Amino acid sequence: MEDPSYYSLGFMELMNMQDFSPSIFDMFQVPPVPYVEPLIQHQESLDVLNAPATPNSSSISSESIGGQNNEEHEEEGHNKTKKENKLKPKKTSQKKKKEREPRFAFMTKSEVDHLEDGFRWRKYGQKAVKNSPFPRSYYKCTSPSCNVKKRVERYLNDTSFVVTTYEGQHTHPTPGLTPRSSAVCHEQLMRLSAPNHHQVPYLMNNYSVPLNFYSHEPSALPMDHGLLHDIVPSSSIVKKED
DNA sequence: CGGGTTTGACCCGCGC
DNA sequence: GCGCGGGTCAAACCCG
Repeated sequence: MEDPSYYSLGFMELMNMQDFSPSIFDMFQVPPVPYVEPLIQHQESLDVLNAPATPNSSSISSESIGGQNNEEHEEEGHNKTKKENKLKPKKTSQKKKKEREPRFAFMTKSEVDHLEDGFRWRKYGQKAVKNSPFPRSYYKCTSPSCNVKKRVERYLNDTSFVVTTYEGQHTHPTPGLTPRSSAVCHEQLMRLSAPNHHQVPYLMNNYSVPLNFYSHEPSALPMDHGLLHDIVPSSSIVKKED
């Protein structure tokens, strides 16, 4: 069932791989998250995992981590009749452009849509994607205090790739790990100058390609080859198509 | 029975 | 203002 392409480099195995460091990003021949930087800024401290509210985080909107809304929101909600409450005026005053949380997208060659990444996710929605026969799935981290979400969809130009977009930061270690091992893993990933989404690379493998989620274009395209070592550096990719 | 998934309705932002 | 598309909610359903 599981797709060997990603399963072969599953999360748990990465845990045991002492040297996945030169891995993925080196193969891209590009910085880990060149396109994400402007949005998420650098938070090289692991502290952000537990204390996301930094002065510099103003531009990255940490509202989710501390509580996406200052109001109810938590599913514990006192919604009596959802039908009625559905009309709740979410936030009428604070119309701010609803800053998005830092996001990180990448694509992975896999037959299965939902890739194991060490975290537990609950699917909360699925929508048909325009111009695509494949639906987009929405997941939330099941950890109570964690507001991380992720979207999973098929890459239009090559449906053998799954596009995974993470939004937010986990406020907890991966359930499948001991705090210690996960911390070690975090540290290694940081040394990779990995994206602040420490959890992301867990499931990135030889078939993974970081995406520029602003344009929904791959930072590095699989092109016809599909293999990463054949991937063109993102720096040479200005526009995928005209 | 509890937790996860499905699915239709609703909300909201954006472009026309 | 309206329609469309993306995102979310939550009841119903499913499954271990």
